[in-house]
Amino acid sequence: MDPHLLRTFVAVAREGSFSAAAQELGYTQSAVSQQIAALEADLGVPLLTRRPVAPTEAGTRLLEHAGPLLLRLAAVRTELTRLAAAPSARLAIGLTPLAATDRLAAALARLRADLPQLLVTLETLPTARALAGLATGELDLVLLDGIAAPTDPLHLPEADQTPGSVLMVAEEPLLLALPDGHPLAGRRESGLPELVDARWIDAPEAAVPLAALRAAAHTDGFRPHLRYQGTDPHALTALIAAGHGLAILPRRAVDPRLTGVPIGRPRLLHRTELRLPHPGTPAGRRLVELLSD
Amino acid sequence: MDPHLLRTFVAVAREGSFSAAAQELGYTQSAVSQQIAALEADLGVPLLTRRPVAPTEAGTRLLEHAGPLLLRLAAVRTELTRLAAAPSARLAIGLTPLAATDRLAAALARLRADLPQLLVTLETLPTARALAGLATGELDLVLLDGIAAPTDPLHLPEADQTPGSVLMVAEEPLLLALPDGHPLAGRRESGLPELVDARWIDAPEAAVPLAALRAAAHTDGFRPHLRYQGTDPHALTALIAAGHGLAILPRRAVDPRLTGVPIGRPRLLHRTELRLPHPGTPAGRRLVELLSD
DNA sequence: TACGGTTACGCTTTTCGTAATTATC
DNA sequence: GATAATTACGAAAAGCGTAACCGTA
Repeated sequence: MDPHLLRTFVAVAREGSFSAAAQELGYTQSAVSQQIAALEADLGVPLLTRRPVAPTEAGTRLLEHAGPLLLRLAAVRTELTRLAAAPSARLAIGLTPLAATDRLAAALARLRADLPQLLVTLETLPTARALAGLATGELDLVLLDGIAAPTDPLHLPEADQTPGSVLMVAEEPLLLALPDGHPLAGRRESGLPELVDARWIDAPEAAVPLAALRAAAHTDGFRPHLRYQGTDPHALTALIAAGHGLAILPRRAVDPRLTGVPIGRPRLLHRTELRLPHPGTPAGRRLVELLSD
Repeated sequence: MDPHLLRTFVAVAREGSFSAAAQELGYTQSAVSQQIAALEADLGVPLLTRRPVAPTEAGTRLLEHAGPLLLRLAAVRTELTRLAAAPSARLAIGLTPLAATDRLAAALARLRADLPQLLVTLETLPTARALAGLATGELDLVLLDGIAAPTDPLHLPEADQTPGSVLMVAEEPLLLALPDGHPLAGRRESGLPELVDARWIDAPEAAVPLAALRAAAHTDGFRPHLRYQGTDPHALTALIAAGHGLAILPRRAVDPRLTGVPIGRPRLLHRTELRLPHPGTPAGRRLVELLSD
């Protein structure tokens, strides 16, 4: 199970074509065919159907493992490279859409004082991409957000890839965002279970994703009636205000034109967490120190 | 970063010798030398010092990743092999020392009725070995125990290796086990933080490991005054009764000769969890069904 | 000097590309 | 019949073992 073979298998499965994968990876179609054949021979199972090219049952299982495996492989490589390489004067930061950036911004200002010619890059991206960025070394630092029980760290899919420091940056209450006239708007607080069958807007990049609620509440409810793919908080506010459905947001992100009802019963918080991989960059480590004060 | 090279590197680091690793893996000393050289060339960093043979800083980092990586690689292989192979009439179960086995025993009895000629094997082993056994296919099913917040699953080191089913088998209160005359014995309950600096017995195989308490309480207290390596509950009871120190146990495991004070404040429970890898064996799946009723 | 890791060298195996072949839509 | 995967084959590279070669206790 050479990583090389794994990589081409993933590419073929993603592209749905041997030739497309070959082009993508800089091989000939023949080489890819041979690699897949080698992998299937090694594992003793067909991994792909041909015409159309699609993963078999076994192939699907392998795909579930291949991603994390390749990511971790990349993570080791960056880790060791960083250990040896000259410290760079760059700090590439990845942010998930709802990450609380106040303390980060303040700390960055102080970091500027220490390292005037540091090039700081900020980029907003989904959680999975942020973790992948850490692994490949494209990012030096990420700020992730999600929901968690009071003192617990975030529960990330495919986590503990990159051992490193985890620093809690912010914890704030979760609010149910409602249009002003809504029947629930008068409530002092609301429990999550009673909201399972409400009319929900799934806005994975502008509010707490419904999938995260399902995971936290151990249920398969919270089904979306409307999905908003964008990141614009105003657009989401408008949708909620117009009565298209509800969403759950960290307090800070609830527009004043809406009513926010605290979520009570399962004690859950919106948590923002900084992750600095091992060993990190000098600027990253310094930033963590500044944030720890 | 061929898994082959990784495996060799791990062996060399563990043995502290190229020749010993070569013998262990069935290579010549020369081949091992070349493999390590290739790995170092690939990563661009020396991984081992020679004479004496010991991991460098970079080598240590690589070792931290190599274990999980190889384990996961093994897990995929078993998973795919199981998918293809004929269903075996074997059920190898791994148990961690404090796993609650009542429901398992009952379910096994009912399983016997369905599958009279099934060979069931039970084996007690540490958590890490149990997870490794699942990965390699030596075990079909494991019962793990640990401490966790009320509805949360166990937080395992190097977890989510093997995607599969997780079934909660038992949750029971944690008790502080005390000798009868102890000052704390009169208390109705006790909080964990106030116990950080007590006189502790670390009995990782006969009680909740102190390391688990440290992790759960986010502290580096709970330092052992005495360590008991065995698994015998009577021996531990004798040590506690003789005043050598305290230990925390699931309620069921506290000997009647001792006083058990419930742990209050951080709401923690002793949890026993069954893990069945994907796709598992037929007998394993049947057992999970029986346990789910 | 001896023990143990490295290097040189040759053989074998693997791997890839070109090109001919086959199979499916 | 065209598109796309497979197979055949030769060239290049990688991997391992034997054996000669250091470098350190």
